[in-house]
Amino acid sequence: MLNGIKPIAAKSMAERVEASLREYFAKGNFKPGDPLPTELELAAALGVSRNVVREALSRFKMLGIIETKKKTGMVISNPDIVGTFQKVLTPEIMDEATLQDLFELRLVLELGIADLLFIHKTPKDIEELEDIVAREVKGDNFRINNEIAFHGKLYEMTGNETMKQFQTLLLPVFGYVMKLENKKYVSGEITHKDLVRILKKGTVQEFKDGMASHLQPHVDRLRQKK
Amino acid sequence: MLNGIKPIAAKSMAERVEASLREYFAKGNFKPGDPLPTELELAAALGVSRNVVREALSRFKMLGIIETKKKTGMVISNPDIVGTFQKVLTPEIMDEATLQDLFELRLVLELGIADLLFIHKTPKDIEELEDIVAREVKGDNFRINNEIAFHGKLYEMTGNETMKQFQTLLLPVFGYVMKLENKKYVSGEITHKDLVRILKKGTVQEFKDGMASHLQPHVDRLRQKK
DNA sequence: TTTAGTAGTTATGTTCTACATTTTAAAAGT
DNA sequence: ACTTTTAAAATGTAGAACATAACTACTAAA
Repeated sequence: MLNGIKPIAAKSMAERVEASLREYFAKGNFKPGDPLPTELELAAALGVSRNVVREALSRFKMLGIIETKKKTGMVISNPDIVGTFQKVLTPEIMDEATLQDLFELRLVLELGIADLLFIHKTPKDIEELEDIVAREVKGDNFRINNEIAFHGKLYEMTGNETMKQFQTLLLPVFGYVMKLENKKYVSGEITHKDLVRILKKGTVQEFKDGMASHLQPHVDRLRQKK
Repeated sequence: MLNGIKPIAAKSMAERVEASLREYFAKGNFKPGDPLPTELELAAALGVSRNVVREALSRFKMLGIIETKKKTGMVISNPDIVGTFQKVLTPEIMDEATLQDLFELRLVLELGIADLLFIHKTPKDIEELEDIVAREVKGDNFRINNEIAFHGKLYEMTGNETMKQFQTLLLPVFGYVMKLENKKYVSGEITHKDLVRILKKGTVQEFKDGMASHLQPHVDRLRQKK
């Protein structure tokens, strides 16, 4: 008969202080540049040692949510989203299931990216893509670096900064999964060159179909795996 | 003529220790569950105080990269990717451009999700979707909660845990953007009900087209905005 | 009057010590 | 052989002390 019994406060002080501060930040309507109380004041207000407060603050510093200068104190700042992501996405540490998840995530992104591309594409973008494809033909095909250059450029073209940064984050994961499963990179019937041609003169729908065909082998592998 | 001049080591000890540990983790080929040296040993090896080590470790704890138990010590574990994202994505702090970026990201995800859905769908999933749609018709249409239930279920169906968590993360952003721009939720010609029907009896291609149509108003808005 | 320099103050950065807490493992007792 | 007790080893927390950097104000020299 232990229903309803829950641990009082299983979490560590640092964790609780982190939560408190997060709430404090949210409710305080802070803008970047706004000053914060000193460590000592926070410690006193929260009833914990300065040490614990510093551990919590250290976390926010890592996320780029606060910045510190001696004597001046601490101020709120803009969090570094991508930098933070990079810190978590260490392929060496993640288990295979998570890597697989991220691989699928990347696949989904590329399958759905067509509309954004056609909204934002410029002649200059097309030129760059053509350059990339030209280099591919000269060198050896299907190399992972070509993949990175080509698909990376696509993400960049979306004009969406977050998505672009996302791509750079997902790249190592992509390579990792490829290395694990196939030892080499595969491509569908539609090549990069074809995709560029469609992007230049074709329609959105044609590009969607083209990209689907290009990525088909990967999707097929998922289907088999299931 | 100050080119090439850079600060010697502006970073704090905690930051440097964090970097060292990250390198140590990467090179050590650690798998989840592998034990780590004690705080004292790390402090000694790095030549810093235990306090600094603890601040760095605290950061890894927040990211879910390490877990600690008393006496047992610390072990490597699977980083909590989405949880970390949530910690950085405090809407109060994000600027509007980032919110817009995330909105587009969500759009792209849903436009590219079709293949995964058809790979993983089960009769039970379809039933649940039909239930959700049925409740929609009874209540008022186009409510944001219906959107959440419906699209959320789609993410869940992918069988991709990371993607599913991503959805819950992106939801508030979606609502935020909606509130900012339209004050109400809009839908294309294809309704949720139509989508469920296609998912049940149609083809992947039909579903792709259907989803594109369903989300068309949003894509159009992006096009205008540009 | 302006400038340079100097001292003092304050908040973060770092170290050290001590003790609490929890959990494992050994030791002791039945 | 089994249970209980005790000890240890690791993290968790606290507090004090000093180092360091940066801002302030005052002072002295040009």
